[in-house]
Amino acid sequence: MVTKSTPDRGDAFDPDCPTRVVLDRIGDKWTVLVIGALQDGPLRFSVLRVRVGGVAAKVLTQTLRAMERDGLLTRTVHAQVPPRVDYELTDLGASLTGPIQTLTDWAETHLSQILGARETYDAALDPPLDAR
Amino acid sequence: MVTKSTPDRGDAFDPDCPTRVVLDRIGDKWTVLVIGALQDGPLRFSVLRVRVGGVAAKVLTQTLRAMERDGLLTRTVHAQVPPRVDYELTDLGASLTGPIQTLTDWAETHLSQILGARETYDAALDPPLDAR
DNA sequence: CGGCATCCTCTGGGATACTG
DNA sequence: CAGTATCCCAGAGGATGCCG
Repeated sequence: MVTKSTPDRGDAFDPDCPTRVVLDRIGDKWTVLVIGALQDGPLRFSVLRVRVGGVAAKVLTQTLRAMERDGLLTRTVHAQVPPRVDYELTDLGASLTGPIQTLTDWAETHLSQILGARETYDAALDPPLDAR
Repeated sequence: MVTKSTPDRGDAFDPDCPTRVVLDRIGDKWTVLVIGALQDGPLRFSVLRVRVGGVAAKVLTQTLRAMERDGLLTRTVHAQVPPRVDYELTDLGASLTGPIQTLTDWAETHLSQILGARETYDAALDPPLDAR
């Protein structure tokens, strides 16, 4: 391994930092959605695609591969005439639902404050000249 | 306002969705770092810049503006000869430290599993031909 | 010192078409 | 049906330079 730089107080300029690793994953557009879709059990690719919303197949594949690589879900290929691939959360993946839920709860609870703040902020800028 | 589409079960194809709003914010490269840096009290721009790590001034400004707009922090300009601008978390911003901490804790706890999964996954692909 | 303007690069996300 | 290969675009992130 390369020389581990200063882990500091646990922050994230360093891609090796745990925070960074997780943040990169949940920061992307689809991972959280996929976890949500798989919470109730395994789903095959096509069903997942619909459940998640209009994701391009390529992008969904990318997302699933990354999650599989990180051990968040398993990919099971069934040797059938029409190929069938099932995706299922691992225990690790399922354990992420907790923290995500915490975040979601915060989001729902404070959304009005955020949107309110935006309106106030924007209102102070939109009419920069007079009209006040 | 535009017609509010189906809020569904609280998910995020819709930019209006609370989850999306928050996820977009914490997903970006610096917001979480800024919150961490400001946890112990207000800091002026230049100090913040150093604390956070090698962020480009432009990018830090962008991040701070977005956070200010969302009501996560306040921006105070002191009318001095050498300009001095202080940034401080609002109660709303401070309340985000909780959920973030939850995520950070999860990250630190499960990092080894993730990295282990990656090694296993990559090892199965790197030598695609023989050598096994 | 803080921050805006400009320019540039890199990559996440996506549409399309083709293969096993 | 699942996945790959191409091509493409927009935007985040960043380097540099100038201004109040």
